[in-house]
Amino acid sequence: MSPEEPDEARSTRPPRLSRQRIVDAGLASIEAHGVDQMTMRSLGRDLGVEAMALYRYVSGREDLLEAVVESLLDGLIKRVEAAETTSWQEYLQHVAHEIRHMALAHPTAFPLVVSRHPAAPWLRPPLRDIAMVEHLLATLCERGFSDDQAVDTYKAFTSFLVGSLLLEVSTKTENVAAVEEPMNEGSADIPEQDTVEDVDLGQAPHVVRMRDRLSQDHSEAEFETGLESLLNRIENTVSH
Amino acid sequence: MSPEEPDEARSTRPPRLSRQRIVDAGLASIEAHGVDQMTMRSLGRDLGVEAMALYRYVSGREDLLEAVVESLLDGLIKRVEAAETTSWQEYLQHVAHEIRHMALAHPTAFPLVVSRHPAAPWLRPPLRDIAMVEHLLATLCERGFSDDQAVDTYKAFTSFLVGSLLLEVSTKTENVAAVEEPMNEGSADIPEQDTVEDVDLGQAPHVVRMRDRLSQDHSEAEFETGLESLLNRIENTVSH
DNA sequence: ACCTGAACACCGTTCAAGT
DNA sequence: ACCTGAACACCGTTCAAGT
Repeated sequence: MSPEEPDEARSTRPPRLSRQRIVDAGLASIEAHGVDQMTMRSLGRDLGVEAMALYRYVSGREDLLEAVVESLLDGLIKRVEAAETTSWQEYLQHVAHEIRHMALAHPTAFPLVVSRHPAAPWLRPPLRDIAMVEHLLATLCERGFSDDQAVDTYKAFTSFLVGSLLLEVSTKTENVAAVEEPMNEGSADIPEQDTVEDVDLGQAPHVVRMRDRLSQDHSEAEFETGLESLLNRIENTVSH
Repeated sequence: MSPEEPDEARSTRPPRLSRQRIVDAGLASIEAHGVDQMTMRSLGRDLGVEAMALYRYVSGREDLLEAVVESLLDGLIKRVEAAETTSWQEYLQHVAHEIRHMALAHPTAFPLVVSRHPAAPWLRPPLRDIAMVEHLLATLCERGFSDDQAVDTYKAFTSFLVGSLLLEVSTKTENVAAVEEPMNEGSADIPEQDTVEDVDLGQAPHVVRMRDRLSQDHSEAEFETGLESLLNRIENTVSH
């Protein structure tokens, strides 16, 4: 915190614009207020600059969102390599946990990783960059997978990750950009109904009885169980 | 096609506005040009009316999108009941196939079913309305599931559907609203590179070798395999 | 070199006014 | 009752102009 620092750490007037700073601010804004609220103009405001200045570093809003998605996958390969896993099971488990960690750290941005079209049609979210796919396929082949088995595993693995994690983060964000309830212009003698809770629930005794259970969060255990089941299934096809 | 018809089937000037007609036109527009292009103003144009007229029938764009999602699940319960399945395996299989059919019929709209926040936090896409969840839980309990087992099955089943179908329709839409490639202002002596194909691919020998395999579509078989595996897994926990 | 001001072509939405 | 015109407060994006 020496005053000699080129006002790098000053919060009043940030140092200078750069693609990295814009992407970081974009991600922060998304997590704070939701994707829709992350606007070129609001992002400019966050960075103490007019919106038009951003176009020196990103070619548009779409490019920025793409860069945010890429930044979420940044460093994944390095961390996976550092783990030095010895079996393919251990390898896939490590990748799965890394991705889950990322998703939980950025629950609002994670759906972008899934829903934005990857660069090539054969890339599957959330493992949607070539380097990561290469690493995964190479590792599986090293461990004795045939090409077909490696590709099938890539597809099943990505489907599992998307299904588990998208629904898990969905319960965790719930509504980052709060939605106002619009008044329904119905007759005034019907009393307010807070949400769905009282509306259809009379016709749904099982839902009522299991509502607590439905709300309970066992997502970690479910993730682990599903992952093990997937690995077992792969194991059976690979040693048939 | 008798001229006595109250110009119901005329294409030149459609009969009258109604919520149903708006929702149908909205879905059609989404499938034709993508969600972003489905704008209140363009939808008015499609219906031969000013955008402001729509607000008599939908409270806003969000309400319209919500109604489109609901319309996609319409009739699902009735069709499932009509099938009169005898085992819970057959039941879940039938539901799964119905949902897959819907997803493939509306590949551009299906991501909305997944990504929009359901009415209650314990509802999980794509089985996101109470009546459907009630039906599923009731059926499983009839077949001998405990409450816990029914809820666990609901969660695993929805995760499976989301993961499989979201990635399947993703490969099938690819870019409904075509994205223009922005010129990169780099030096002119570097020749054009069509897409990712040539960029990083030098460093990715496994990807190159398996590229055809990665592009091949076996989604139906993968869906069936994954579904059977899931049912087996449930079967094991239910008869432990 | 880096940022700004002004402008353009869009949005969603409200509301008084028309028929 | 049903739709329209005009208006408001926003967007993303371009481009000449400032420093």
